[in-house]
Amino acid sequence: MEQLSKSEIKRNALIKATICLVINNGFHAAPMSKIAKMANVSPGTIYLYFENKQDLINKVYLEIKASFAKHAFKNYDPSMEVREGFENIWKQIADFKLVQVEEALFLSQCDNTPMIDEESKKEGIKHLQPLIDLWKRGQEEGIIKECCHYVLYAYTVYPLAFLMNAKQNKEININKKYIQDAYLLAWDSIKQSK
Amino acid sequence: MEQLSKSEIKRNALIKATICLVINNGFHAAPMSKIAKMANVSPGTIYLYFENKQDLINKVYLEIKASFAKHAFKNYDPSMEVREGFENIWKQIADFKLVQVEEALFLSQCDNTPMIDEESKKEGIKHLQPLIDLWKRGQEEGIIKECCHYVLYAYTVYPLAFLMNAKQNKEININKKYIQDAYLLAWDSIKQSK
Amino acid sequence: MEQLSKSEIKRNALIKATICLVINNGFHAAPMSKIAKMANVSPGTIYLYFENKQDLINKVYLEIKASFAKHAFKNYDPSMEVREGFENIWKQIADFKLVQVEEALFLSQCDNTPMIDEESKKEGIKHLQPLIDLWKRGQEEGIIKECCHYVLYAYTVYPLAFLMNAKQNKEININKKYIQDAYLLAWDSIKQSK
Amino acid sequence: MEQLSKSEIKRNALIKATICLVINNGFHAAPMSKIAKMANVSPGTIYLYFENKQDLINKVYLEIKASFAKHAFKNYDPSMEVREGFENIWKQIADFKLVQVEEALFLSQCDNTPMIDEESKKEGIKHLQPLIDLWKRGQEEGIIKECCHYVLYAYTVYPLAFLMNAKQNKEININKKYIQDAYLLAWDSIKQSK
DNA sequence: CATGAATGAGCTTTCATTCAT
DNA sequence: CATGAATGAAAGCTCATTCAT
Repeated sequence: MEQLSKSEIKRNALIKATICLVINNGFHAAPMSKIAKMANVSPGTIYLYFENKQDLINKVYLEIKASFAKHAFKNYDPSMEVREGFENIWKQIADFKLVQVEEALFLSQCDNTPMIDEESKKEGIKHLQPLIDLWKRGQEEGIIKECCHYVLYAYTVYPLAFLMNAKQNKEININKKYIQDAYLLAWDSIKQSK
Repeated sequence: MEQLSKSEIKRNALIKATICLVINNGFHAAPMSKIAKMANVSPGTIYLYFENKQDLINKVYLEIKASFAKHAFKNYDPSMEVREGFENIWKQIADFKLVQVEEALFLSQCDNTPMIDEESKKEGIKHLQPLIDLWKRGQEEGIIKECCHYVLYAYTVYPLAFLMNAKQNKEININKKYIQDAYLLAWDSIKQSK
Repeated sequence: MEQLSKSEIKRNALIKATICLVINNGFHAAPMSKIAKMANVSPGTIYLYFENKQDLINKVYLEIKASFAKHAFKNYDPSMEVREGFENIWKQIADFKLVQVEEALFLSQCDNTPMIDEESKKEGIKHLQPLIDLWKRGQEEGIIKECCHYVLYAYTVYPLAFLMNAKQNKEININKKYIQDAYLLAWDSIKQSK
Repeated sequence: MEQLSKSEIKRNALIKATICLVINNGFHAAPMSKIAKMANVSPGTIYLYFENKQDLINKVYLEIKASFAKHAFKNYDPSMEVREGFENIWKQIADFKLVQVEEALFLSQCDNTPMIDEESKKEGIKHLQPLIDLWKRGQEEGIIKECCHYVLYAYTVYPLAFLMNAKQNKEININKKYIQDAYLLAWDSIKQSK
């Protein structure tokens, strides 16, 4: 297990606090002073780790995106068949959103809001390259519909954000079967019908 | 054409300004003073039409939702067949999101953010009842998958928000064929496979 | 009974509303808009009767002072003996403070606060001349202590404001005997002891 | 002499500024910005020491009340005889009102106005307990009239506020003899006549 | 590295006053 | 006379950021 320095502990606490406050109150009600307090740190200390509030938010976003991608492709191997690979990745993504709830909610807010720099958003998208490559392969093999990857993403990964929000609001309850059902919709939407 | 009173004109200008500033800068960077300026109105005047900032945001949200629903079901008739009815509604929704871009972006921000009161959100959801009824009918007829309507919504309507965001960022270009393709994914995802 | 014109009715309603709001909330929480609403009048209308808020407050003060003086000397006759005259005036003043509670509370606030123009305050004091004359006579006759009338006022009339405040706060209950007791303290304090 | 920390100096400056502005302009014309400026402090700084304007006013009131009581009973000893004790306390109170003019004027405004929380007012009254105890003793010994202590206060301490206001407005001039005369009125009013 | 008191620009909101009707 | 929508200056208060310690 990796040993965290005091600095890293503080930095992580700040990130955790930022996520927590933003998802519960929104960016506009997540002042630096509260973030500091929740992280058991002085307001001034934040500025030792981040340039300013915007930088803090951007960094949190990028680190979650990285962690998200890591999780998504943990079990994936480019040698897998397209359908198998897709299911593998999709279920890892679903798992991330169900386990790392707060992080996922944070991403959802960032992705539908102008709170993140355009540049950081672009940076964040890069992490998904393996999935895009997989889709390209699937299209070449005639297995996946000939749509741009924005459409493919919109109909497979993006819906999970909606379900996660609904779960958070106690409107639905998600179990294994639910996930499997949702997976089938995702696959049915993008697979090439004969 | 309906005649608008001076009051209505001002109120509409305020709503328009709110939408514009929120979608471009986010809630946290849409101060009342800017909203007033953009609506060519004094800051104090806002408070003749809305109780406070939260009330303003809630009201804007609810009015857009209502207008959204009106557009969605404009051509729909419950006597239509399920597939036809669904295509009809879905394409009207897509149309709304492409034509009323700002309104749609505003809704997207509201729905993924804690900036709207829980109560107002609940109120806003009611408008979709005809679509939910249609799905129920489709499920009874064995045409649509047996998923809860949250899933159906997540895979048919919600993806449009993602595409609309991408279009706004000039990442994709949406034309008639694009819409038709997207529609097919939506339908394929929820239709009962034989 | 005198017939009031519509104008006089409105003006009176405004004065009544001003008194009511100021004594309950204080000058700082008695906005013109509330005064107007309570008087069933438009905010703009206030400015037909009074120059501005300061003028309104000054006028209310002066009118209450005049009404106060009228009441105080209603039964007084300069031909009365000093002690009898004093008791007569003092009890009328006490009566005013107990019956015209709101007006009395308003005066108390004005007299201990810089909310009234210096000029209006001076104007208001003039009304008490008969009492001062009585005191002077009492001093010449050796019945009343040789103090300036500020002291005499401070120990006879001013204490009533304190008792009235206490009564208003339900800290004490004032009946006939209470008044008689208080009168005795007033008289004992200023009467020349042999 | 006690050493004040920087914080205490600032806090005191704020209290001093509040008193000064309120007694000269009234609560309604003592904005936080002016208070800050007069205390040589930034507006935001006030909120490091006080929750809000109401809290500031309440705290100022309570601290003056405490200082007032300390002064009033500085030389008093419960073993004193009733008359001696009363004179002692009364003269200390008079001294406070003549020396700590601003503080006394502030109290006078607070006590005749709804600008202080009911709770803080109650808190402030407690400080006078020794005087009330003294009166009770005096009544048991048949030296002081059998009135409730509100009446006793109204005729002994409360009149000083009136005289102090008059002095402030240059209407009277107060010297030692004046105080002695006033004291006699106070005592004559409450002492039991044989 | 870390603190946290202090800042002051800027926020939301109020309110005395005006003026077209 | 009377209205009340509209104003905009100014109120109370917040918060990202700095800097002496």
